[in-house]
Amino acid sequence: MSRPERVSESTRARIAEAVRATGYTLNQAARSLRQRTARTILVALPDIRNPFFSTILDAIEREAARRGYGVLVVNRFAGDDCGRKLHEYFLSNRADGLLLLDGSLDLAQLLVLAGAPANVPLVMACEAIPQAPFHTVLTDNAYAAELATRHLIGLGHRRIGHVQGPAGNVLTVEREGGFRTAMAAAGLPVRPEWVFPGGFAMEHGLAAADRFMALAERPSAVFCANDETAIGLLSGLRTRGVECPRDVSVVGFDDLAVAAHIWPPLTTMRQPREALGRLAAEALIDLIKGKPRSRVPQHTVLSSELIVRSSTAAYPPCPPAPAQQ
Amino acid sequence: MSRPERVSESTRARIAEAVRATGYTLNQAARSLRQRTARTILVALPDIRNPFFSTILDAIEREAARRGYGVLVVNRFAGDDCGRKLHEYFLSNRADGLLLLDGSLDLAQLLVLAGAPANVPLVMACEAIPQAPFHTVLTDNAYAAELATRHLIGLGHRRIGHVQGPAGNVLTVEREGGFRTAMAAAGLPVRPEWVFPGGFAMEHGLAAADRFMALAERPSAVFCANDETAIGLLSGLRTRGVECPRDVSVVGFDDLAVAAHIWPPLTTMRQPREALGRLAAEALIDLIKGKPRSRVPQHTVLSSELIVRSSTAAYPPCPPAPAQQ
DNA sequence: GAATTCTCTGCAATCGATTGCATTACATTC
DNA sequence: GAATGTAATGCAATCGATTGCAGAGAATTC
Repeated sequence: MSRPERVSESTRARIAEAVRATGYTLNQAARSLRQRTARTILVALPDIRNPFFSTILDAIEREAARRGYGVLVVNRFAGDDCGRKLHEYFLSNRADGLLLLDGSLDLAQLLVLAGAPANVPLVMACEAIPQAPFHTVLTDNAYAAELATRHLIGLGHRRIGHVQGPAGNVLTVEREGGFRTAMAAAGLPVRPEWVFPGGFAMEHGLAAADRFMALAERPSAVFCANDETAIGLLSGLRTRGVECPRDVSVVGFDDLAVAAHIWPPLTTMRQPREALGRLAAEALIDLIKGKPRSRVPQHTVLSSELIVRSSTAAYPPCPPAPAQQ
Repeated sequence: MSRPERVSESTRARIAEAVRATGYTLNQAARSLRQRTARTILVALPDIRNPFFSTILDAIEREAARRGYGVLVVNRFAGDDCGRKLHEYFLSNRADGLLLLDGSLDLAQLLVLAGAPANVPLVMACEAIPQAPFHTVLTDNAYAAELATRHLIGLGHRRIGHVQGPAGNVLTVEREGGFRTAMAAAGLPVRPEWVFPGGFAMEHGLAAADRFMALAERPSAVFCANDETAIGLLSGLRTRGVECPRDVSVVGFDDLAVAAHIWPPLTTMRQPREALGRLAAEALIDLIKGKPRSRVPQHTVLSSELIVRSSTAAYPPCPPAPAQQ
C-alpha cells in the first residue's frame, strides 16, 4: 500500500479491486509501528478558547489534512511537567512533529525534546523563544506595534498610553518595544503610569480602565496589546462615562472577527492568522519529511496590516467646522 | 506495562527502576496495534473558529487528558465524503471514539459508522440528529429560547422579532420553536417579516439589520439565535441610528465571553459550555471503555441560564419620571 | 542460444507491546 | 510428607503493514 509504484500496473489494479471488494482499510497503528511515523502532528497551545488561536488552529488543521496529517491538540499545558507530557507523545510514537504556539515554555526542556534521541521536529509559531534554534513563523510584532502607535501620533495624539500583554510573554515585550520605539522617534515621553499592566483577556482591559480613570492626567489615546484588552478597556471606560473616540482613541491588535462589529468598530493591526497557521503547518510537515531546505532553522516573518476603523480619531477633536465626512 | 497488578510488588519495583534507568517509554503504536485501541478520541466540529465551539473543545480536551486520552481534531468537514473521511480514522485504528459536534451530517453515513463492523463509539454534543440512536449531551435549546422570549414579553414587548440560525440546523429549529411557543403562549402574533433568515455569524446579524430597517413596522425587541448574530445586529442597527436598548431590545444566546463587554452588555442565555464538553467527553470515554450504563443511548440535557444585562429594557420606555436607576 | 539486465513477485523477518498458556515457586492443608 | 492450590514468571505467538532480499520471468544484448 505504501509504494504502489513498485508493482506493475495490472497488479495495482487487482489490488485496488480487492480493496474495493473487501472494504479493506489500512491499519494506521500497524503502519505507524513499522514505519515509525504517525502521520499526525501535535499542536500545543496556551488557550484554544482565545479566538486568536482557534483561527490559527483552523488553518493548521486544514493544511495538515490536505497533506494527509491528523492533528492532535494539547491545550493549556502549563506547569513544570509540560516538557515531560509533550515528550511522551513523541517517544510513544503518537505524533511526528510539534507545532508550538506558546513561547512561555522552558527552553531547556524543549531542547531536550528537539535533540537526540527524541529529535522531534519542532516549529514555533506566533510566539517564539528568542535565540532558540527552531524554525519559526511569526508576525512582525514590534514593527506592527510601531505602526499602530504612529497611527495615533499621526492623528495628533501626544499623550499615549499602552495596555500591556501578560507579564513575561514575548509578544508583550515586542509590542511594548514597538510602542516605545515609535514614541521615542516622535520625541514623545512615555509616562510610567500610562503603561498599564495587563494580559490578553478582556478582564485585563477592564482593570486598565480602572487605572485610567484614577489618573490625574489621562492619555488621549491608548495602544492595547491585543483586541481583547482593547474591548475590555472600551467597555470599562464607557461605563465610567469616557467615550471612544470622543474622549479617547483606542487601537487594538489582532483584528478578531468581533473587532469590526463592536462599538465603535475597532482600529487594529490585522494579523495574517490563516497564513500563519498554514505556513507553520507547511514548515513542520516539510521538516518531518526531511526536506533539505528545512535543515537550518528558517524564520518566516509575516507583516501585519493597519485596519483603521472608528475607535481612533484626530486630536484635538476638530471643531464642528465645515462638515468634512 | 498494561497490567502491573499481575506481577509481584518486587518485580514491579525492579521494572520501575529499569524504566527510569533506561529512559524507556512505551510505544503507543505497538500498543495500539496489539490492543486495538488508540487512547485517542476524534472530535469533529463544524467550525473551531467559533468561540462557542472552542470553549467546548477546551473542556473536552481537559477531560480527555485527565483520563489519558489524546484528542484528534477534524474541523469543517463538510461535503459528501465526510462520512468516509471519518470512517478512515476508525478503520485505520487512529481513534477509539467519535465526539460529534455537528448535527448536519448524513444520518445514514453515521449509522454505517456506528454499526457493525466499524462499531464506532459515538456521542453527539451540542447538536443532535433527532431520533438518532446515539448518546447525546445537549442543552435545553427550545426551553431556553422560550425563557429568552418570555423575558422580552415580561418587559412589555409585544412586537418581537427573531434572527434565525443557519437553515437546516437543528438548533435553528429548536430555538425558533421555543420562540414561537412563548409568543403563542402570550397570545402574540409572529409576523413572517419579523423572522429574519440568518446563520451563526456576525454577518448574518448585519444582514438582519438591513431587513429590519426596511420594515414599515418594526419589532421593539429581537431574539437572536446566538450571540454573534446579536452582535452583528446591534452593530448594523447602530450604524443606522437605531440604538439599543433605547429603540430596540436584543437578546442573544450562548453568553460568549465578549457578550459582557460589548456595548450595550448583552442579555443572553448562558449555555454551560464547560459542562457540555466535559460531560460529552466523559460519556464517550465511558462508552469506549464499555461501561454497562452506556449500552442504551443516554440523553443528557443541561439547562441554560438567562443572564440579564443592558441590551434589554422595558417597553414602552419609562418616561423620565422619578429617576429609577 | 547464452549471458546480462531489468522488472516484478513471493516470502520471511521485523516493528514493540500484549496475551494466554505452561511452568515454576511457594504456601496451605490434611 | 504428599497433595492441592495460588501466585508469579517465562515464553512463544500475535496484531497488520512494511521491508529487503531471493528468485522467477521477460526483455535485451552479444
